[in-house]
Amino acid sequence: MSALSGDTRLPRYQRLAEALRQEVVERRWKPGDRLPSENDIAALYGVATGTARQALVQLVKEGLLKREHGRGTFVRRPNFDQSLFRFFRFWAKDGVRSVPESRILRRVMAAPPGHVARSLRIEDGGGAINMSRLRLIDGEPVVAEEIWLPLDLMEKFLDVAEADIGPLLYPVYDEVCGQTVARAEESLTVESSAPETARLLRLEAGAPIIVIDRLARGYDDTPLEWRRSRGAADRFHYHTEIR
Amino acid sequence: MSALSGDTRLPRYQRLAEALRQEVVERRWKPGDRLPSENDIAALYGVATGTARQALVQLVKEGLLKREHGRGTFVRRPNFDQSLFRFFRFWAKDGVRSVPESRILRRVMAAPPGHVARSLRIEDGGGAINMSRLRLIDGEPVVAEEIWLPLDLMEKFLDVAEADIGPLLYPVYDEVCGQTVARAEESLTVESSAPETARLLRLEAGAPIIVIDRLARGYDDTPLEWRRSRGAADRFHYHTEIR
DNA sequence: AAGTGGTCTAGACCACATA
DNA sequence: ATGTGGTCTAGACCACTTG
Repeated sequence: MSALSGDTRLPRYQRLAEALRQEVVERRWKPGDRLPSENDIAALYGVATGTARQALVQLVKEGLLKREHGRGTFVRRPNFDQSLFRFFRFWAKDGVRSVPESRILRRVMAAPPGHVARSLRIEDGGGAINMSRLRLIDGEPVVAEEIWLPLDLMEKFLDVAEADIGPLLYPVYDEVCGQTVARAEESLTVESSAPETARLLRLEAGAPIIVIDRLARGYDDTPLEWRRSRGAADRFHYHTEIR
Repeated sequence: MSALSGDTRLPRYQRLAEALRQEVVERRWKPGDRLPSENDIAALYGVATGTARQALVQLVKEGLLKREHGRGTFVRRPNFDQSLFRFFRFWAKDGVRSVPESRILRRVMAAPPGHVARSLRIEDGGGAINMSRLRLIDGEPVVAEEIWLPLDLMEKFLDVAEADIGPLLYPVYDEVCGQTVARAEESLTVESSAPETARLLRLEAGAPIIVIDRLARGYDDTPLEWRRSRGAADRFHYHTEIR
């Protein structure tokens, strides 16, 4: 039986949640792994099953775990259905969400601009990988992306053959660099398209463009990727419920 | 002791939640009212306190109730901090969110366009109130609004003196028409400004514009207001977290 | 001091998934 | 049949707010 660590003034279920969170952060439990059952966790940490349950439910709410009745509790594989991209109309074709084809236009080592360096916590003089990518559906360009990676964590990504890079980058980061993207922050703004972007996306210059900036982080909050994506605004439609 | 109604195959806490929800929908409990304590509710409906608690927690999660340690459980007053408007930069001035001044340009009875009539569930030939409103900060126009109300529920709104209509409409709907706005759906798109909108907002024609459509509903889901708002896109900035 | 919600226990029984 | 999570009980004690 492990002891619960941390501030003893905190509720047990919160201290237990923190202990379980650490198991994931420190990669002892990986995405897809099954956790011990409620009763086992309760016994292991010396709390009642109801208390263990409360901790598990909280971690589900946070998006770290997933529970399946009769099967068990699992470390959730982050997926990015919540990404603002899902609100581009072309993304969902015939009701089914499709991953667009992707074409890498550039992949080089480079010095990141100041705001990217700050976001990725790159020290002065620290290096980065810069990538330019175009995403297409039925051969038609729909999103242009500019991507920056911190060189120290992602260096091996430079060695990957282009043929081995599919339309999804995060599984590659995971397999090649051992870095799991656990969450991200996104922000959305609108601009009038610059000539170069307009050419890439085959729009007239000045057409409204949605700009989505994303900072992806690991389980321990380490910044792993900075990405700026641009798409035609007339194909964007966001819907939400408020109370 | 009341009996729990509804499908007996459903869990008790869900049937209890539904019963409590009805108390709010049917206006026996109004926003701001305090509910009986956990123990009283448990005794009233013949369940264990833990079960009553589970129902209450669910209703808090849904946004219907609010609990305060040591004080009690209350019917929440809906507020619209989650509105997409909050992502217009001018909305928050010096960190404090301000309600902009508002100027009503038009308020008349009119036949609603088809999509508005459908949203507001107005029958063929049913009437509506149409309003045009401009919202300003420091005398500068920032958002132009087009508003439609169903005549049968909101007729009395036509009689209110313009001086008695402040910058917030929902309290007026509540006091004058007895209709409480409990929630809303919003959707966001982008367009190039038409000449008339550009003139109202003092922009050059064709400048990118954020369009937010909102459908506001009562506790029983009755549509109460349809609203389309337009603001300059260069002042819009949306931020979100994804997992 | 009394009343409220928040935490916690030590179980029982049920519904679901899997071998 | 076994093991999992989901529901439920009947309390106890604690932390917070208010009269």
